[in-house]
Formats: sequence, C-alpha cells, structure tokens
Amino acid sequence: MTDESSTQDVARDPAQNSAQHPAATGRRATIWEVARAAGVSHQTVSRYLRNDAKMRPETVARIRTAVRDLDYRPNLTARSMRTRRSGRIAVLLPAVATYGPPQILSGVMEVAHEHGYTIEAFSVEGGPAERFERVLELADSGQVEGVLALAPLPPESEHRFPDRAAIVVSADYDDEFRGVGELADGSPVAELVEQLAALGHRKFLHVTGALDFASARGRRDVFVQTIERLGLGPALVHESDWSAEGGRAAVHTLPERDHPTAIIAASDVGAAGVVLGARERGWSIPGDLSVTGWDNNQLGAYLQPTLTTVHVDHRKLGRAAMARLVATLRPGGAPEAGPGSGTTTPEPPLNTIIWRESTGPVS
Amino acid sequence: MTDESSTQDVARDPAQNSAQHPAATGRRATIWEVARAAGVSHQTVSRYLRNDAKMRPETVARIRTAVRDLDYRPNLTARSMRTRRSGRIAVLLPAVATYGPPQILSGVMEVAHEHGYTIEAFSVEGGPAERFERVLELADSGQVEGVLALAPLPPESEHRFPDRAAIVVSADYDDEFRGVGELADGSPVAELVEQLAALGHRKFLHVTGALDFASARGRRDVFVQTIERLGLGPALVHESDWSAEGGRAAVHTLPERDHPTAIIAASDVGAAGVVLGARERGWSIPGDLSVTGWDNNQLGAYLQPTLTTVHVDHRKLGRAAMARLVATLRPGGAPEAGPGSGTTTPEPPLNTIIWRESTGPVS
DNA sequence: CCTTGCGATGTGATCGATCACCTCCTACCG
DNA sequence: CGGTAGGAGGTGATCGATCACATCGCAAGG
Repeated sequence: MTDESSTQDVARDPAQNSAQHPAATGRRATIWEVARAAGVSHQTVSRYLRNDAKMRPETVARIRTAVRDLDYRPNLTARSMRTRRSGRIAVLLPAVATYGPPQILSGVMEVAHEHGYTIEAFSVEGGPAERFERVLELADSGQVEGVLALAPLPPESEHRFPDRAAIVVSADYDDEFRGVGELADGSPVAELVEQLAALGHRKFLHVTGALDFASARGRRDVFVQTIERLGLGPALVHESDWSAEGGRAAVHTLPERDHPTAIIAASDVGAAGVVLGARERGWSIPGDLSVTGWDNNQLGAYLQPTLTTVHVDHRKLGRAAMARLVATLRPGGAPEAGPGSGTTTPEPPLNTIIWRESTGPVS
Repeated sequence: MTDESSTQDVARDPAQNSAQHPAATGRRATIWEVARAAGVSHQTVSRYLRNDAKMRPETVARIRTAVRDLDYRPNLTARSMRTRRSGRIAVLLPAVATYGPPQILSGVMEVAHEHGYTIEAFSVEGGPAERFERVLELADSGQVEGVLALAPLPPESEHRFPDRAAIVVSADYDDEFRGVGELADGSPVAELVEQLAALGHRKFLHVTGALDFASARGRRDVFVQTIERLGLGPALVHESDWSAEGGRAAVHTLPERDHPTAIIAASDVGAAGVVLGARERGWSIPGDLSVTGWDNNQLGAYLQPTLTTVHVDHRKLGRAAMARLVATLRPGGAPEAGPGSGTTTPEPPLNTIIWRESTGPVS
C-alpha cells in the first residue's frame, strides 16, 4: 500500500482552480470553499452546519445556496477528529454465523441510527479470549465510542473494560436474553412446562442447545427451576448442541416404559430430531409424546405434526441491546430514550409461544 | 451536545504533565509523546508505525519501548484524515431482514478484513430510491472508500455512481447471483429441470419468489430458458412471493388432469406450501408430483417427504461480492488477490443440489 | 455624546497523524 | 584528501473541520 499511492496529483491547489466547481476536479468542496462562495468566513459556515441559532436569515440563505451549488458535504472524518466524537459503535458478530439471526442486527442498527450512531461490524476468528483482545484494541483505537458484543466474551471480562476509552457493554447475544429487564429469556420455558403440566404431563425432558451459549444455559436453568418449583421430581436434562441428531439421540436414550411425555427442545432443529427419533421408536406425537421447539423456523408450520415453538422477537432483542449501550454512552440523557417506550403502552412480549400440533394432552 | 463539552479541562498540556503515563489522565498518548519518550522526532515515530525499512535497529527498539510504556495506539481518525484513506467500506443491508442470511455478511467481512478494510453496516428504510439516495450521500461523505449494496438499488443506478468519490459496486444481493463469473445463479434451476426431465418429467411449473428480487427473476429466467431449450413446450410460471401460501395457491390453480408433474419452487418455504397444497388435493409426493425448494432450510430434511433443495454457499457468495469491490478499489493490484484462489484447485461449487425424497421418477 | 451590552461574525489555534522537503553524517571513491 | 551519494532522521505544512476568543456594528442608557 506504500508504493501505489506515491503520486498524489489531484488538484494541488483546490481553492484556486475549483472554487466554483470542485466536483470537476475529483475532489469534494471544503468548508473554506463554501465560505468563499457565500462571502462569509469558514466559521460561519461551521455555525450553519451545526445549526447554530444566532444567524441572520440572509446569511443562512447565502450559505445554503453555496452548499447546494458546490454539492458540499461535511467531511465527517475531520469533524470527528476535532470533536473527538466518532459517532460510531462497533458491533462484534459471531464469527461462525451459522446461528445468529439477521433480525437482531436490524434492531441494533435501527436504534443506533435513531441516536445518530453508525455501526461498524466486525467479527473475530477464534475463541472468547481472542475476541476480547480485539474488543479492547478497538475500544482504545479512538475509532468507536462503544462496543456491542453479540458473541460471548470471557466471563471475567465484564468489568475490565477501560472506561477511559470507549465504554463497552457486553451484550452477549445470549446473555442478552436474560438481561432485558423482566423479559427474561427463560420465561417461555416456564410457561411451556406449566401449560404442558396443565395438560396432565408429569415427566419432562429438556434437550439443551450447545451449553457454551448463554441462551442454552438459560433455558436449561429455567427448565430445572420450573420442574422443581412444580414438584415434578428430578429434572431430566439431555445435553445436546442444537442439532437434530442430538434430539434424535435423546429420544433413543429413553426407556420404553414410563418415559417422559413431554420434551422441551432448545431449538426447532433439535425438536425435529426428537420427532424423528420418536417416529423411529413408533411413538406418536402428540399422543405418546409432546414436543416443543424454539426459534419459530418458517418450516416448523409444515412439519408433521406442525411444531409448537417459541417465537423470539430478535429485532426487539437487538433494539434492547443497543438501547442499553446507548444509554450507557449518554449518562446525562434519559436511561431509556426510545420514543414510545414509556410505561403507558404495555410492550408486546419479546417471546411468544406458538402452540401447534406437536403438543397435546397426555393420553 | 454543545453545552455538555463546554469545559475541556483534560490535560491542556499533555506533553508536560503526562509524558510518562497519559493513561492516568484519561487521554491516550499521541505520536508526539511517544517521540519525546523515545528521544526522537514525531516523524521518526511515524516511520516506525508505517514500517519504514530504513531505520537503525536501536532507534526502532527505543520507539518500541516507548510505545509499549505509553500503551500508545495510533489515532486512526487522524491518520485517515491525512491519508484520505478510511479503510472503510459501507455495506448496505436489506432493511427488512426477514430474508438475508447472515452467512453472506460473514463472507463479506472476512474478505474485507483480509484486505485491511473495516465494515460499516447500514440499512435504509423505504424503497430502492431512498436507498440509492443514502448510498450516494455515503459515497460522498469521505467516510468510506466503497459501498457494497446487498439490497436492490434502482436498475438505472448502475453507472450513475460518482467515481470521483468512493467507487461503488452495486452487488445487489440478488444480482450477485448472476454476476459471479461463470457460477451463475440460474444454473441450479437448469440442472434441476434436466435431472427431472431425465426422470421422465415433461411438464414443469415454476413458483417464483418476489420478482423485485433479482434472484427471483434469475431463477425464473433460467427456468424459462431451460424449458424452451429442452423443447418442453411453453414454460409454466406462477408468480409468487417466496411464501408458503403462494406455493399452496399455485397448486390449487392446477388442473386435475394433465397437471405438471414437477414443481420448481424458488424457496423452501414456497415448496412447503406446494407440498401442503398437493396433500390437500390428494396428490402424493413424489408419486404424483415432484417438488424442489431452494435455500436448504435446516428443517427441510425433516419434512415429509424430505425436501429436495438447492444449497447456496452464502459465505462464498459474500466473499465473491466483497472481492469484486476490493478489486475495484485497487486498480493496480491483482484482480483476484485472495490466497489460494488460483486456477490450480477446482473451486467447490457455489450452489449444490441436495436430492431428497420430494423428487422422483414420473409415475 | 460616550459607554455599555449583545447579537453576529471573523481570526487563529487545534485535533493527531502523514507528506514533502531539508539537513546531517558517514562511507566510499577517484 | 576532497567530493559526493545515500542512509537516517528532523522541520514545517497540511488534511478539514471545530473551539476559544477577538472584533465589529448597532441600539439603549446615563
């Protein structure tokens, strides 16, 4: 990259030969050229750009015309350098995005844009340690004002962030489930179990996701707690990894007699595996076994039987995560600056259970 | 934001009171402080940072020590301002990301990082026109060196980009399918039709995706071409929108006698709708009707029957798109600088057809 | 009539790095 | 022994904006 940019022969003297139409020279107009065209000082143009109130309407009009004529747009890099505000937030995405729904990023971007921030997306190969290293580096580079981590960081990294630089909120994609106020992640599991118990189910099995995901741990924990709270004996948990094969294997480990009548899978794919395993064992669903998934995969409604699942509003999840970071960045502002997020309207839930054919009363 | 930063009382003279430990003051060290600590000029430090070869090892060592002691990291904003290189590429993502697999973003980020670029993700509410407006604005802001559009832009916008500013490659998520060299998007459709024709099918129906997506148009076009190339009469096309309901409706429009024996759906969800519709009409699959989907949805392998589909390597797709942009940004560099991308090893295909139970010989 | 106050604008410094150009010193050669 | 080339490093300008402070002009008050 050194040798290729050796010749910088573009418009050596921009103020002279391109006061009227710098676009023709291949360079954008600067604030000085606007000032000259409008017959004012550069500082006045700067005031105009910052919407400083105390200006004569005539001056404003002249500058506005000059800006339009020159097709001027402020150089945000230069502004950022002087103001020390980059208006940029880095978002750490999982490197292997086999998971990670795009809607969460949508929500993140929405809130960031609403507050005038731009998003710098990056991901890091390797494990939490490598990710953490890169996050620190980024936080110190002066390039970003905050870092939103949507991939797990080392557990102990929560408080090690250098607050002198960018403030970092570890909004681990999965930890976030538990963190968003009272809309805790596990709650759908509790509701699933309770509803199924109301249908007569007494013996439950949970097929987990990959337990290095906080969401998987959260669902498992709520499952165990709920089972114990309802006094339904020791909680049965089959550790898996989101996969269909894991769900299938879980079914095959069950005894022929007195097996669980309801299986809570941590993912739709896992649930599909459970359904397959049950079919292989000759069990009917939901006659012999009720099955629930998680994620609301679009095809879940077309499985046989159609799959009961948990729909997660990922966009809202992303919004909440970014809102938390933005609130941290603006200590003076309201803790929750999002419009319409008051306590007046009851928020639609983050998670919704979609009951379908794969669940039913115990027979 | 004006009144909150009125008092700038942090280290008015950084070189004096914080030469040794500027971190304690809450500000990062600058190149001048490093220079002072190392006993050299700021320019020498700059040379060190740029890995300029001609330096005495002793000088290098002194600077290295100073950098470490001060925990110095270059201010990338300042560098970018002077060099006029931001090292940043904006990526336009679809606003409503109900579609849009995250893997494509992974591939995009991978290639960008490999070439030293960072990614600025953004999306724009509204239609192609609004998106185009924002893209132009971004390209002119001097903040980014290129824009990669993964959402459709107005058709006529291909050549209107201001090459004086950032060079813009319109890599519409869908157009990209057709653009990546010989790995054209439509080819899987051709192969699907050909293989099914080899199984005896003579009458095909294509259920399209939303035709404002270039990928939907591409699949349809290849379908029509292939049908005509094989001399299988006028091509039957049912315009739909990726949805299951569209696929279902398509089936219900078919005549009872002499209906198509193979349906190529543009999406797995659409195919699921086709399967549902067929079941409602009492048609067996693949006995009376062969069905293919697209996307390789994880649950497709657990539908009944399991769904034949097209797996798209989205990561590679993203890599190709970004590689194209990067190649445009570096006119002097090799057209394809990616390591291991020579012609020596035959590339694994971008698209793979996964044959499952939903397709079979005509009966 | 002169001063004071304030609205409106101009002047110069500054952010933190790189670029263009200059200087110094040493080694080598005729 | 002097001249010169070139390695190594220094000096000041510069990128394009904002900030701090000075200045100008006009109206009101003593």
